[in-house]
Amino acid sequence: MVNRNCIIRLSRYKNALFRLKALGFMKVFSDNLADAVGVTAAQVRKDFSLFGVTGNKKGGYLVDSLIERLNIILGKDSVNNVIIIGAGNIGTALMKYKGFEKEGIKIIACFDIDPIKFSKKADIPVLPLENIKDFIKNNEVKIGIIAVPDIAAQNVLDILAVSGVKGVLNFAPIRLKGPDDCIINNVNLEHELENVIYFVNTQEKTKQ
Amino acid sequence: MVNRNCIIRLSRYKNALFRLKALGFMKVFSDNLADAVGVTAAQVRKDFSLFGVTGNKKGGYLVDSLIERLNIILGKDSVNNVIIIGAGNIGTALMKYKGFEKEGIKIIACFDIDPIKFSKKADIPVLPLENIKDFIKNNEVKIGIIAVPDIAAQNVLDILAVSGVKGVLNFAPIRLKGPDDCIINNVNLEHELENVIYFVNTQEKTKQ
DNA sequence: ATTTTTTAGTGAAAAAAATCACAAAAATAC
DNA sequence: GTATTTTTGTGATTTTTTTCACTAAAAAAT
Repeated sequence: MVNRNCIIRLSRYKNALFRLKALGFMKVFSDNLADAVGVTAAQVRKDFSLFGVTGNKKGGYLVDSLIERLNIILGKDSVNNVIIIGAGNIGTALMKYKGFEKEGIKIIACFDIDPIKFSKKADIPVLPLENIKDFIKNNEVKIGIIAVPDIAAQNVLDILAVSGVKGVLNFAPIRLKGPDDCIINNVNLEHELENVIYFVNTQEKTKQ
Repeated sequence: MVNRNCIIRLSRYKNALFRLKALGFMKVFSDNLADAVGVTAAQVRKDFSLFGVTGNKKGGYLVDSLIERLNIILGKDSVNNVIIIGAGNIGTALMKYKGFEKEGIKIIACFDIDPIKFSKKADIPVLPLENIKDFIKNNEVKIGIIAVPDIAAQNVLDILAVSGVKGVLNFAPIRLKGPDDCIINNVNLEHELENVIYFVNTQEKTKQ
């Protein structure tokens, strides 16, 4: 089983490839990618070799086919319907966020408990949470984004897991416990910022 | 120099400690924390030992003093003034987000180029980007959050770095290059979600 | 007072991840 | 046609991170 960090790097390579393609590159070498992503060339090649992704000696990798290959590995060749739970600050921002669409990730609905938030006719409808179970089953939703307050998050996860969701991106600042076959990734904005603060402070101290 | 993951774990321990405290715990054992955070008890103790954080044999750790200790390590004992650049979806959500305040992180201003976004009298003012350099210097801002489109991000980073910002949390989906004494942490929402998708797909395949 | 139990702290060991370094292949140069 | 250059692919090595396992201390029980 491959490492989370390795998969994140694959996403980054893909990202870099799109930019290199936009710049007119038809082929790239491992050190171009390494440079674009901030890793070593050996790391790039090692990552690729784990998935049997091959290039051409002295010829590097063809940008288009490498993108295609990475998309298949990352599961982007099929449609990924995603729902958001929580139409607060974060949930709303994610609904409006254009980045997902660009990457072929489709947010198909949002759910909330507050009737004021409902907008059933919108492009991405905001629906009552009580309908979520049926919605997940009818639409075969496999991925959910939890953007509710921490106090509600575990309950939401339980509903998602029971309804058949297999992967969750959790923005609530709390560790959620779900069944083994449901992957949970956490994005904790406080911790990310705290991390920056720590390293800034540490650097300042060591300088003196 | 300690590891980024280790520091993230410290943040998680602190987080868990607050919750345990709210539940009435006065002291905790390494395995309580381990359980709350999803690591092993040995990992907890090892992390602490790296920073000289000690408890009591058979007595565990006192919740209050452990929180205090972690806050000092994480640099939360002094004020952390932070600015956001970009008053779009993400930037606005972050401005409204209550999580930072709870953690003693103060968002003191936001900057944008679009005059429609300006609101100089608001609680967290949205100011013209052209004023950012002076603002950073006058307020001794050390930390910034980049929430502008990828195309503008490198330019914003350059301005921040020149003005004296030492740490950046970057939401733009692009790798930024800054001076060595400026720490850059990236939050790439697409990649986080892509990661979930990958592991969901992988799990489904291995089951068959 | 002594024994038992529990849990921290930490070197040693194991596992995981990253880097090195080099053979082999392909393109180019001569 | 041969030599040279460049770059991949990967086994071996190194480094990093995590886990193990045991000592020692403190509390509780006898």
